[in-house]
Amino acid sequence: MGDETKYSAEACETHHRAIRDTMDVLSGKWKLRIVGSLSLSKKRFMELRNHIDGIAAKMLSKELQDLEINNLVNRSVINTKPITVEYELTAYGQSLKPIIDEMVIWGMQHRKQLKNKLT
Amino acid sequence: MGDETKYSAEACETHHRAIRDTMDVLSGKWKLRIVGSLSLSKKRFMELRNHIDGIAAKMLSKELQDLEINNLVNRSVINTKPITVEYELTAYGQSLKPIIDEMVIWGMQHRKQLKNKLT
DNA sequence: CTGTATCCTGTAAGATACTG
DNA sequence: CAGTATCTTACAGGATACAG
Repeated sequence: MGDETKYSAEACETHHRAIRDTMDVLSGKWKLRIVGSLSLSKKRFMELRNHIDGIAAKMLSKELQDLEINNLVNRSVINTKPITVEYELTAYGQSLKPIIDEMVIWGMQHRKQLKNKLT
Repeated sequence: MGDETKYSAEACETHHRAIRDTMDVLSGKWKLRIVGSLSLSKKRFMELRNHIDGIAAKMLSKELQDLEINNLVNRSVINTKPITVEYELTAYGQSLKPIIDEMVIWGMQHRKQLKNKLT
């Protein structure tokens, strides 16, 4: 076919695009943290705010909206005296669990690794 | 023992910290792309530049340095006529493969998902 | 070819204050 | 409690030119 195997295949491009797509959906400093938090249990806005160290209300709100748009997170308003809102992962959001899990695993062993280096 | 289970456990904090640690190491727009590219095969600077669409020399250089500092990537200078430099994942860098793989898998199915939605 | 040195800019994200 | 509205800023990242 003439071309000098500039790229080994379309497979390469697919590979790259997939990484990019995933990164786009999880872009920013907070989305993975939020998903990680919700993967442990559904939470109210305030709980998320407390649980995710350092996040501002504005950021949390915005990121949750992004996640909702992508159908990763479900938002439900509860009719308590002052209203309460609960966020939880959708089934689709839970499909991110393997990524989260691998990142948790890696992060933990990485920290261990660094500790050993300091010996 | 008096605390009202504000957090279910230290486990929560560990979980969060692990995600944060991993994100720190892979921070920025390009590192994961680079690691992803190198996970397929070792490459020269120019090859990476071509392979990773849109990256500027400065960014590539800087990100590769970061990755090298964290011992994820190995840099070796080859003595060709104009020198050539080869980058490859270290054994440690290859330990990121599961994360990459999960992201590739998710990204691919996500794209499929979106396509179906458009039907 | 493999970078480094500048310069420049958009935007992610922080701080603060306010509303239903 | 659950957000929104502004204002501000730092810094990641882009463009370009040049060096070993």
